[in-house]
Amino acid sequence: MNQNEYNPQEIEKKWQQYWEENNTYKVENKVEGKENFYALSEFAYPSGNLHVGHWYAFAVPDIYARYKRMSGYNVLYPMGFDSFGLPAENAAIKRGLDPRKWTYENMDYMRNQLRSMGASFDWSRTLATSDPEYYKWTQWMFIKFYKNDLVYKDITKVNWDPVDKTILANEQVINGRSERSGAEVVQKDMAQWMLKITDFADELHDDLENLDWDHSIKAAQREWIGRKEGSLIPFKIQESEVYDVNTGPGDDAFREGEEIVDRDNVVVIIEHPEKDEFLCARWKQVDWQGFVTGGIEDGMSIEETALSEVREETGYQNPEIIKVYDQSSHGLFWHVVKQQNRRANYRIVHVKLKDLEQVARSPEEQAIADFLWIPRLEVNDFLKREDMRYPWRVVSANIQKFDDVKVFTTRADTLFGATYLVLAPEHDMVQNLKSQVNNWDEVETYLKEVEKKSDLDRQQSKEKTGVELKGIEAINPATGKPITVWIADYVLAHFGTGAVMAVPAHDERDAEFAIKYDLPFKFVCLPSAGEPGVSRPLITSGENAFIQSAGVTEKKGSQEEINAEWNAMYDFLAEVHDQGGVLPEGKRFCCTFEGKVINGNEEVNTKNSEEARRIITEMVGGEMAKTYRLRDWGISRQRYWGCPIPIVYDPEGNAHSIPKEHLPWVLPDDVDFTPDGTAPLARSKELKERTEKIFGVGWTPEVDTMDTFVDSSWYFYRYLDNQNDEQFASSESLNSWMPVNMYFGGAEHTTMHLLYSRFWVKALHKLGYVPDNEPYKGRLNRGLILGPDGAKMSKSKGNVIDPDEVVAHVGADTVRMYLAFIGPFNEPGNYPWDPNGVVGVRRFLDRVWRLQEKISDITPEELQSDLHQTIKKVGEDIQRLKLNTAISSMMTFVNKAEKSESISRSDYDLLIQILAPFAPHMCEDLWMQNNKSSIHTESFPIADESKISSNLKALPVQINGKVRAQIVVQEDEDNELLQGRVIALPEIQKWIEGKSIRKFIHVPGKIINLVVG
RNA sequence: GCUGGAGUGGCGGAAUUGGUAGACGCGUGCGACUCAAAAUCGCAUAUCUACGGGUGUGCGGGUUCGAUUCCCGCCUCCAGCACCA
Repeated sequence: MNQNEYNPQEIEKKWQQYWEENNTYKVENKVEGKENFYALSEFAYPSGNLHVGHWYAFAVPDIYARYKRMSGYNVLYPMGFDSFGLPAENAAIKRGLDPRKWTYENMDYMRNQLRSMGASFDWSRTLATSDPEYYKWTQWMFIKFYKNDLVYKDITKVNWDPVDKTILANEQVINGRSERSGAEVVQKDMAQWMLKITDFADELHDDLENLDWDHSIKAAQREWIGRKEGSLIPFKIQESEVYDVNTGPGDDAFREGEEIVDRDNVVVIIEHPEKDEFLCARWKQVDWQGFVTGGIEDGMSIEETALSEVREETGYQNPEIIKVYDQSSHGLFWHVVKQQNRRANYRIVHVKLKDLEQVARSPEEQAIADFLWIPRLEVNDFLKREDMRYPWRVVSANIQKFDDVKVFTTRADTLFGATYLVLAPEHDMVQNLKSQVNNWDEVETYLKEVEKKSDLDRQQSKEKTGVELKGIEAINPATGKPITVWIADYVLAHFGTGAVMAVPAHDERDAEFAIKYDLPFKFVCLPSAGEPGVSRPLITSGENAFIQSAGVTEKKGSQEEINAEWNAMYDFLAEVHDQGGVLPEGKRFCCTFEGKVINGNEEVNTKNSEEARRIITEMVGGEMAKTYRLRDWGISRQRYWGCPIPIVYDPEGNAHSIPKEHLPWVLPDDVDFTPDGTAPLARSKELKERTEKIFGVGWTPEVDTMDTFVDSSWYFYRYLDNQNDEQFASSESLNSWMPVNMYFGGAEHTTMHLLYSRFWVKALHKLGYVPDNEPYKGRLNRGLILGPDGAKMSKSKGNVIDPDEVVAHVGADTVRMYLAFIGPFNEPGNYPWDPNGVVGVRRFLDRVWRLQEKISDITPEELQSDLHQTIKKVGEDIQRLKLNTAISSMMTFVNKAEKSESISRSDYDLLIQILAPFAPHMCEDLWMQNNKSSIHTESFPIADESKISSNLKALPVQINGKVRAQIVVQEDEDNELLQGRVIALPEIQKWIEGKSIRKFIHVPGKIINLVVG
């Protein structure tokens, strides 16, 4: 009998020392007859103090590692430090310390704290990313990537953190703010080193499939990569047909040095009353072709001038003004008759004839000009003819050929409904078109406005703005019809091709924009969502309603109301159909559902959306394509405490990687690292001298350091072979350990570290340096430990739990176990710390300790059965990381054991063996009272099924699914006999009296149910 | 809006393939020990009840002898993405 009290403060230190002295947790790369198992927890940043989160991150997975070790695996569970990074520098600035000193002192301190967890780390394999022996290999890998075209330097828009004064990766920007400092991120053009993570976008997306990760983590990564499958559609760009001006060459070419006379004119574009045709003139006397024109006389309005010119010159009597364009077209030319330079400002007036009433023209007038109707599409060609002799003709030398604008769309099936084209303000084409845009001032103003907006502004104000590029038009490749071209900042430069085809009738954003700027809607896809059986309301109400996609529409309403709305829409669509789907004034339909194509052409009408996408894409010479949200990884940081980028520049400014013999390219010491937005390394005299000494006069070093996510992208390799000077890890060690079997970490790294390191491994694999294509076979995101008040622990809220204090009070074993008990470790929830709960776990350990008093020769049969059931359950639960239920089943067993007369020594030993992964110190102490070697080198007990008594079992008896009685059933009891016994039960009799038994259901070991009626 | 996940006592949570809903722990109540308190131990603890029983796992339906679990429709919360074409 051991009368000692359980005293964790004493025994924990004792056994921690013992394990260290005996190298209990030292791991070899290979052990005969054992399979390797690599369990990894995301390593720590040396912030200087261990908090509850660290315990949750390291001590709880240690339970799993210990279980695996006891289950016969050769388990590696290493620990190291992610020791480069901003906090060191910020602390250094604040307190006037050297970041190196601060970091390394913190690591020393934290190593001791980590020891207090009683975790089974093999400290001989530790690492720190700020050690030159480590970052030598970070640099080596960077250079390998550089030489293999996976790294490039580029001037791009970067996310600039004005507080930490450095660039941030996209992944480090959350809702427009810095993930670290919380500062609003601004966009800035800067040169930075980029890693081509996008080269691996497909692999990063597809290979998730085979990983044994939680569904939600995979989903989040896929979302982040943002692969979209759709089509690339080419749109031809041309000058608009109605107002081009001539600047020469030719008789009428502008003459330098001559006086310029200004003149205001109208150009009248006369539209046919029924057909899509325009009236062009062939002026016989002066031998030129064009539109009807005329000078604006004093006192005449533009409209009056235009109408009178039409009547006089063409004889058509009933023109009406459709539109007077804001912008005049203007050109400089030599007026051949008047012998002067003219600056003609032409106001373009669009006139439509109400009918074809035409007064007879006199023979004189007939002799001046012929008028002919020309289809809209040919107007421009007509005006371009060589024999044109007037300013607004297009001279061939002056025709600018534009590249097609490629548009990415997932809805190529709606191409027939594309009524305008929108470019991102940053799109290259915008600048290329400059000379052809008539309203460049307006465009430029808009571009400046957009540039001023931060990402946050863009996100906050969703009000759509844009400017038409006047004088430019695109051709819808499906219809062949011209459409207007706009720039708008709702189109993002970095997604797809930075250009969209706008289909207001089938895209909400386009609809919003089209309403604001009065652009046409054309309905080309009948949603199948309205077909019988799939009922979802689409239409709000009323014939002029703007119908948004179903998600936005009020969904309340009876089926009748919904049907009525659908019918209204179909009726309306029939009407619209006659007009080729073009919605009349005031009718605004927008439906984003897929369905069947209408108003297209014979090839695609009635085809479903998916099929139509293929057909239309092919028809217009487009191609099926994928696009991604993921962008390349910018790793340059303008800070001191990081891994130097191993690049030097020759006197011409060309970049060269540093040869291997000069690695590690060490971080200089002589640096004032106060951040001012420029890289601190630029201020190092030593670095400058070193560079010149090695490479020659005029050579300069790269002065940015790397994002710390680079350091952590490969650290799991270094644990395998941390003393190796020749390689980052030997291939023997890589082969024996990789990939990581189970990786424990925080959910916040799902789209950062986890994605970066997957990329890193894929890149190394591609270059042949590692055997694996993926670093982590298993992954578990842990939850969050909240303060006792249910809020996130923070100093300001005063709800921070100091684990050192709790350990001093109840012991490390209790803290480990409490954290495992607090909630299911395999579900990343938020679990509030309950100080009373800790005490409850400590009570359990006290009881296990006191249970020694019951040790004698025998264990009662029933208790032994319970024990083996518990052994089975604990093993199963640890394997699926449901540590909370593993613990609760041990508690249940101990509760029973306490009520029992006795427990045998060997059965008590089984109990402490299954408890050992959870409470390693206490179990070691109890074990070593009777043994010579550590309990942690023992095997995890295997349940003895023969000892689990199951031949007698109380089963619930239900009547019509409701429990009414219990009955003890023999394992092999005959069903007929059993039925007789059940019916005979008095509690059952009263329920079946006067009723007949329709069915007798016996699920062995589970339930008996009588169906009566 | 899209994607993924979750809704169970006063609280954290359990119920592994459809089979006694609420294990285990906390809290609470009562009791034992104590002069007393703490600690410890024991008993009780979903809810209503005319004490027969009824009701209950976000809501409304369905399948089934039987549903927290499966199906349909909805609501709420959490996380990721979001003017992403």
